[in-house]
Amino acid sequence: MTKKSRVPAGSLGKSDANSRVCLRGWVNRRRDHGDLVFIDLRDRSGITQVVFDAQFLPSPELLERAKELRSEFVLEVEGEVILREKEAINPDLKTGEIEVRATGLEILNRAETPPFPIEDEVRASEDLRLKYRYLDLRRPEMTRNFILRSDVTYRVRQLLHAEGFLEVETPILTKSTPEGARDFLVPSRIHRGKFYALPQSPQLFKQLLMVSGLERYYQIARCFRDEDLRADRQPEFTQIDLELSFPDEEDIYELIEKLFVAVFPPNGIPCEAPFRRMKYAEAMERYGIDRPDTRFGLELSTLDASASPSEILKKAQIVKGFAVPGGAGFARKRLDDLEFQAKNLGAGGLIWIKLDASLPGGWNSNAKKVLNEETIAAFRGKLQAADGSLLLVVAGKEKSVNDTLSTLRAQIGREEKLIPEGRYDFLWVTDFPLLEWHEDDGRWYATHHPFTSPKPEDLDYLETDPGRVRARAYDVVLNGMELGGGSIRIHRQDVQSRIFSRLGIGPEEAREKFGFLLDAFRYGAPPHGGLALGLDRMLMILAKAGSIRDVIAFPKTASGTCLMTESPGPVASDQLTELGIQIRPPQAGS
RNA sequence: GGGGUCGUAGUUCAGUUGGUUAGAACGCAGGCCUGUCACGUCUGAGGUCGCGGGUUCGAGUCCCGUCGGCCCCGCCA
Repeated sequence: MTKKSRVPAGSLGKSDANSRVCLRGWVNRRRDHGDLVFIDLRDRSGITQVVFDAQFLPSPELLERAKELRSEFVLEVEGEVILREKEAINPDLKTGEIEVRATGLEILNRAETPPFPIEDEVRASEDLRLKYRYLDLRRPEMTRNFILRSDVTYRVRQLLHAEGFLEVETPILTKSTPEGARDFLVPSRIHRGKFYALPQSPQLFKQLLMVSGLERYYQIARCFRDEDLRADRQPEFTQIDLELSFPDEEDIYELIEKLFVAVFPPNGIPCEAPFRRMKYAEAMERYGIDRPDTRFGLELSTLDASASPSEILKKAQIVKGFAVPGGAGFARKRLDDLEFQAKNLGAGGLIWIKLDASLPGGWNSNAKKVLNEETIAAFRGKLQAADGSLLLVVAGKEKSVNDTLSTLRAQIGREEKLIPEGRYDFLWVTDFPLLEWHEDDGRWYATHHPFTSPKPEDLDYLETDPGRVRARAYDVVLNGMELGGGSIRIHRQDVQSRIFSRLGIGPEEAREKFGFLLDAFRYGAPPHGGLALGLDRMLMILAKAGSIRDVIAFPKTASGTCLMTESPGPVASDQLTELGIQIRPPQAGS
């Protein structure tokens, strides 16, 4: 018996009329009219209506079998494609002009009633969807996300291959490194008491591949970070990771812009190169964040509070704010909520000022004591605020002021629907500081990572004024989301050692943790640099998904578990014994 | 670690001031139906109100604890 060749259900149309076809797929829905039974048959490509019509069936037994069909049964249907009568055409269905009149039916597998209906309009809660993920992925909108994901990685590989990049795999079992995120550890059986770490990124390996002379490397690389999750963060995620030898920043910008142009427009999102550029300092001043959403206004300004009657305001490290046009009409409850949030975000407080000509004095505020006419005038002038505006002002340390205002700005932008639909602002953020000071443990940390090259002209501030050293680092930002980042790396052993020492990593520790890298740099390391893109976040935007989970086939919950496999799970005690591991009960008070 | 929110039938939800037998829609099972496409129609089954404790004559409802989902802060070079 020869195998019948199968046709994708979603591909059928008028031009297939009168042809005999074989379909294989799932029962999406059944409509039983007695001697007439309709089945919507679904496969990856789409849906086609199959009709079992007593008038046309070769045997009555076939109708009996059609009546047995239930949701999600797996079928093979043979039949003839026929044009539907004009009145019977379904304009909502891609294949709605035709139907398949069945002449043969084989039930390949029966199915229990699924715990939730397989349809686009999600009615099931997310935990149920995650538990039965294989059913969730049957829903066409989810299937579509993975078709998209595959399309994107295909285009990326195609472009990078054409640009002379080699796809190279790097180890998943590797070495724990200081700095950065918490590592996932894997105990070694052979070397009792020692651990591998899963890579936070292939950073060091790709640099070593440059020393190897591969010149252009890329990888669609899984990365692991043992930190708490968010709507756009998973403990394992995928980066498009790349590195090249002898580049400058412009080479990287050009390459990534080319890559985005190859990926976004074919998937319906406009993307024009070259992208706008903004220096880190400007982004922080105008938006209070290093990944500004430039699709809407509400820009921040530093304000002059020198005329304030309040010492607190006058002595604050910085006073910044922004104006919400029309915001003078905000309800008191909403202002209280904003104030509550500001405090939760680490601000000492939030000053709101309503500019309303009909009020006595023309304004009102929750902080009249610290304000006077002169201060209001200064704020208002700087923010160019018209009557009817709401001013939101925060004073304090620069970091908390910026954190608070940038979050409030994003929130109000969303709530007031100031973000234009269909707009996509690609942006390079450049000139990051190389180092940042951490108050809690009183030391400098690498803003990007410890292998980022300082700007040569700033190198000598490294010892005298470390905060002033700028890095040859860049981020690519889309609509306020960091899609990726990278840098030109250090390729000289002496500069790398100076950075380590600035970070408080002494020669001994540097040798222990990164000896292989420092050794490699002694044998002719080319200048090199690269970038990594968050593939999942890119797909989130391309798929217009609300969560990173919708573009990852088998994601974890917010608490890092998998509801389908129930991982993480316990292991047998002899597995632990073999590894020399003993589980301690949680200590009281620890 | 902290804040917010949700948890009631297979699913999505409603459930008043604490009060009789916890409801609806969809789904499911059986019957009828030849042009449906969210088919229609008749009948029926289906509940550990997340879990544990407490208050009370009486708890889905109030209190305490706990578990789980989601969002945010911290964290994520």
